[in-house]
Amino acid sequence: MRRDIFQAIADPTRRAIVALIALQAMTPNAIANNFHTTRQAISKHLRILTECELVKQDYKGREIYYSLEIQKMKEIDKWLEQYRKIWENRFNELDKILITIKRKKK
Amino acid sequence: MRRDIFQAIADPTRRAIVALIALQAMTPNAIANNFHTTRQAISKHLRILTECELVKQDYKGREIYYSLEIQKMKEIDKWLEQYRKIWENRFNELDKILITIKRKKK
DNA sequence: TATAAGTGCAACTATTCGGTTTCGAAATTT
DNA sequence: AAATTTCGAAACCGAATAGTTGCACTTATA
Repeated sequence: MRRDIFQAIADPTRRAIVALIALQAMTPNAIANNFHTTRQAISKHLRILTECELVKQDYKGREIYYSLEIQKMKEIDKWLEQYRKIWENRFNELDKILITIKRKKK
Repeated sequence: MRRDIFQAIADPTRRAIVALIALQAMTPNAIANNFHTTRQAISKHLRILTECELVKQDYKGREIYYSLEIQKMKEIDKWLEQYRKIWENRFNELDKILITIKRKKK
């Protein structure tokens, strides 16, 4: 069973769940109320998100509150870092060209 | 056919392809040489990457060079932005606590 | 204590996905 | 012109996935 964060966020429903619980913890029922699907389907998504540690559970009596493990999101940011360098370089090169054009106009 | 960038980078082989062609354009054969799979399988991945515009094609005779559309990567960065704000806030709050502890020590 | 509410888990189904094999088209080389 | 190279597309297969339904467990409430 392959469970990594990239696979977890590939599903649009899971991205919506992540956005929903980013700021406040929610129970599966409360989350499911925001979607046109069953609670069990949401439960499955929550399981996947929990398995890759993107989401954590807090037991309160018979309710389970799910909340985002924001630290895990940094992994995506870390992966993106290598590409950020590339697009920033391209931007700088474009910048140089624009400066050269400006100079020529003077 | 659902083709978005998040689904595109969900597959580890596709992430590897992206990393491979990030700095230099490559042909399908050249790319496939880096993996333990057939050229056709790589070709399928390239098709998915092309369909979601993460990769572009340049025809040179009978060869097709694939290269990364670095601009598209910014979409992930943009999506990540809302969460970056959250983890930076958490960090700042931690910072405040640390400063408070330091003051008490004095 | 009996009932209701909140939840996870297993079984099942339809669909999607990653991969291989086979084929044909287009460009290059001999 | 014939053979070779580079490549995409279609057909097919096994595995994974998202969803539904049904059920059992735990906790709260009447």
